Amino acid sequence: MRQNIFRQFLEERGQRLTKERNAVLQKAFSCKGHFDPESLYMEMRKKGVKASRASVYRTLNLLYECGLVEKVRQTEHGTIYEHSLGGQHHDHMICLECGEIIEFYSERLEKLQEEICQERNFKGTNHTLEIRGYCRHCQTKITVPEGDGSHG
Amino acid sequence: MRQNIFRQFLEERGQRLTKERNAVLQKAFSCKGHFDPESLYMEMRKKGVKASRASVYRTLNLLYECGLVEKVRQTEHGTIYEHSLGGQHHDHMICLECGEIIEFYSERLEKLQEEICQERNFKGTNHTLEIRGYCRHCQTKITVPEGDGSHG
DNA sequence: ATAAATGCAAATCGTTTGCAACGGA
DNA sequence: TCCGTTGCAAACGATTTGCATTTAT
Repeated sequence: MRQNIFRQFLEERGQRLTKERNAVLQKAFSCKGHFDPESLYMEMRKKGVKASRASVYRTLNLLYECGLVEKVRQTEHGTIYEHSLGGQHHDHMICLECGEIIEFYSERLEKLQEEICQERNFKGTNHTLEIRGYCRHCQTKITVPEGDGSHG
Repeated sequence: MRQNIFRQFLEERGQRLTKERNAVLQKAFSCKGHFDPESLYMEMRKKGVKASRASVYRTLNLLYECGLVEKVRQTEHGTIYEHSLGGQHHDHMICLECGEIIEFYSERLEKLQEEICQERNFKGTNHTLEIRGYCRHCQTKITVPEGDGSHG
């Protein structure tokens, strides 16, 4: 269970699993998909869970260090996280029109990346793939700027 | 030539290719690999090229908008760019030990991504793949810290 | 002449940090 | 009790922006 993972991680470093840290942990794992520190903090406030913004940031860093959360991507407006337990590794498609983030997973893709790493003598531990473009809904909405029909 | 691309882009928007903008353009393209706004600015200063930090940022944004530079990745310490002309599209491997960034390109990978997009009805326009791990040099150096069995 | 661009410094904004008060082992 | 932790607010650092001045066209 993640609490134990976190607790053990902290103990190894002589740190404690406080209620604030636990609250952040729970909240982070309650998120279905992605989240950012600020909304996490705000939601905690809304629900009356006491933890300062500073503690949220501090705890998120700890969770990141022990691998319980991942940084999905860093935008100009901050870091987006997601928790990394139970959920299979996956990559993302991001719609440039509506901002939707679509998660996907491809075994072939994973395999291919391993091959590529081997070929280059690189020991890959993890990766992030972000495909930008237009989701099925927005493709139709778009008034294609320049003629299409066939694309390379 | 990139100057013309930039000039035309600007003209279409009723903007001008000033010497400051041109200086940033030249400097950006003089960079072999990646660069960040601050170092670009500092190097320009060092060489006596007059352009304020603000102009560097403003111009970089313009260059980004017209596709002459790409954002390679956003770190906690800022945005890393690279110019995108002449150079084929490529992805990156990042060594967690020494920080080296290795560029690579795989036709198979590109193809596979297209397939994945088609399968999901997503119209991909571009992507970023970042494989993190250890480069050939650092693999050997690593004294596996507390390497215990499980890793994600 | 006119509209755009510049430089500067102040403003933003996400995130971190110093410090005094606090609290669990 | 002893440290680690918290919350606050100030500090930070990258980037943006308001504005008066400068500069192309």
